[in-house]
Amino acid sequence: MLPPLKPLIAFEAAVRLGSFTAAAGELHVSQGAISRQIAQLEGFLGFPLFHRDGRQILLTTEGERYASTVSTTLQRLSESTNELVHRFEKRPLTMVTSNAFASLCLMPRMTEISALLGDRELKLIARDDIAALDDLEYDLAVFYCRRRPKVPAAEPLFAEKIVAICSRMYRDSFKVRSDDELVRGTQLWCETPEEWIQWPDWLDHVGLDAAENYKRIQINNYPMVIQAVLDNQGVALGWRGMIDRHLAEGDLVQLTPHEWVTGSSFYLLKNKALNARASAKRQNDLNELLEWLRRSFQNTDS
Amino acid sequence: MLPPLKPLIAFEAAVRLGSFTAAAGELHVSQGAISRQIAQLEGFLGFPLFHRDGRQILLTTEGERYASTVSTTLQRLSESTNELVHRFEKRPLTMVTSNAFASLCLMPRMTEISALLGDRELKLIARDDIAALDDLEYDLAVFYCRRRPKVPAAEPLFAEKIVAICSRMYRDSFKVRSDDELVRGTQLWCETPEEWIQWPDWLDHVGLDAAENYKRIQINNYPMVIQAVLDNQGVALGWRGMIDRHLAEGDLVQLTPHEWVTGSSFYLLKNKALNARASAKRQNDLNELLEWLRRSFQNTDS
DNA sequence: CCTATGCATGAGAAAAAATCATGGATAAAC
DNA sequence: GTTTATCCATGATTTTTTCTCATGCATAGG
Repeated sequence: MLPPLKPLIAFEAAVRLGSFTAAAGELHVSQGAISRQIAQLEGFLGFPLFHRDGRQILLTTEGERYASTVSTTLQRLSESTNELVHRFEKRPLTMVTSNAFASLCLMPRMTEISALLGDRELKLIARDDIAALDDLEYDLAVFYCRRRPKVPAAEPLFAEKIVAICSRMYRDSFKVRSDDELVRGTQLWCETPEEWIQWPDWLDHVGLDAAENYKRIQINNYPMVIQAVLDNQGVALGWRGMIDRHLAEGDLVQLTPHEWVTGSSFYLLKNKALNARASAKRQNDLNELLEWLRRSFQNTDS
Repeated sequence: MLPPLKPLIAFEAAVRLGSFTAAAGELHVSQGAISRQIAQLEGFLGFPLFHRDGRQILLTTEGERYASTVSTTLQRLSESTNELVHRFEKRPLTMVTSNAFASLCLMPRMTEISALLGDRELKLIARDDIAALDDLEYDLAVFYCRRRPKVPAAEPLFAEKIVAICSRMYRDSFKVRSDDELVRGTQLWCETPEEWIQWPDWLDHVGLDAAENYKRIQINNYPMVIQAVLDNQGVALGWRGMIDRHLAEGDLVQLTPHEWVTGSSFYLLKNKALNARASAKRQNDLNELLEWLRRSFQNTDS
């Protein structure tokens, strides 16, 4: 037993303003439109809402009752809607990235990101299991993918390029006769549930012998591996893009010229569904973040 | 901050039934219509209400919240509307008539009217001041009008025809030599705030002498005048239509063949505004009452 | 692996709503 | 008391919205 809903808006306005013409003005439609909507509503209800007395309108008894119902209803609906929209609008931009990317790429630049987004809050979720990515929880995600993800809104952020790295001090204190001898120092391995390319794969691909006589330290978390490298614990595989900042600042050095470009990439995954209908402001903030990511990490070659 | 309202109905149904297709079925529209309405609503809100997972839909967190709001709102609106419509629908058919018509024409036939209307209640308001007729209080009115009322929904019920009457017993006990002598018996006059045609007017128009030597009794209410006539108190002016029943039953007799057709009428006033949009059942009841009135009182000539 | 089911979507059809112009009716102003 | 201005109703027409149909894509289940 639902009445036609659009006329309710006209009715509410007409009651509040005491005139069809005024209601028409407020709703930016013609006077005739209001007249017809009210008539439609009355037609459905089966009784007149207004007593038309020539030039003025007056609520009937039933109209009075209904006006209060309608007004309250629309008010509540409006408030609920508004609150929900507002809440969503203010919801932080949520990024899900691998622990490595979060720790090595984002954390050092948090000040920059923060300045970029201004009032907009940012929520960062670091997690290595890409499969656990829930469509509803994130706006953006950055993950290493062996193949291009089927998701249409995925773009490569930077290619996977793997080099051997150690700290400057480690290299300097290491008496070497050749590059390939160097990688026979203490090898830092990253071992996590996800598959990582390991030293043997790398040595094989760049054409170095996979030596036997090395010391090995396993760490289950790539950021900690880097920590260990910085701490002069040995040599490790370095993913370009992840470690560029350390290379640029001279904390870490590339041991050899060898670089394995695997053909895989780190991908930027945009959650289109979640933001397709967001407000312009939110879309804009999101785009700025996207642009910043591209600016900061794309074309990190050579 | 009101959302587009029609999609709310689709949304509520989709949530309740867990499927756009099912909602489409319930609302008798195509599946695509529901899909578009939901999309429109999401577009307005700025966030997705459902999580589309291939073949099934799942409410998002925001969708869940909104669904509860919308459901409650529509429920309340529906109930209020339903209650009001129901109340109006059951409202008694209201007739406003002059005291004379109510007392002399309607009251004696109440059993008949009651049977005619069945469940539908009747409200009868007897009042002589036609100017006090409020558009909102009546469905039908019957009033004597000197001129045809300007109201379009007015039809003549019966013409004003005035004769002289008395009780059979009064006539029989009165030794008369001629008709015009008879009307010189005790004259019963009706004197009310409204203007009534009085004995001198009538005598003048039918061509009888206005005699001086009569006894006069004034009563401020026409039904009471008739009561007095029945009680053998004298002669009175009788309005055809009002007194036909008494004439037919022989309680009263027409004293002389003289009849003054004034050209004025009793009119049936239909409150079109109040019932134009009423339910078919109510309209039907109203029409039956109208028809009954016409059947019973129209063409009451000769 | 194939079929059945469910949602999205482009193009076109159908329906609804708005507009314009006009009329009637009233209140206010001269 | 006539005139003027204001307000609502309404017929005809145009504009806008909405729906439908057909199809595509993705998934679940046999």
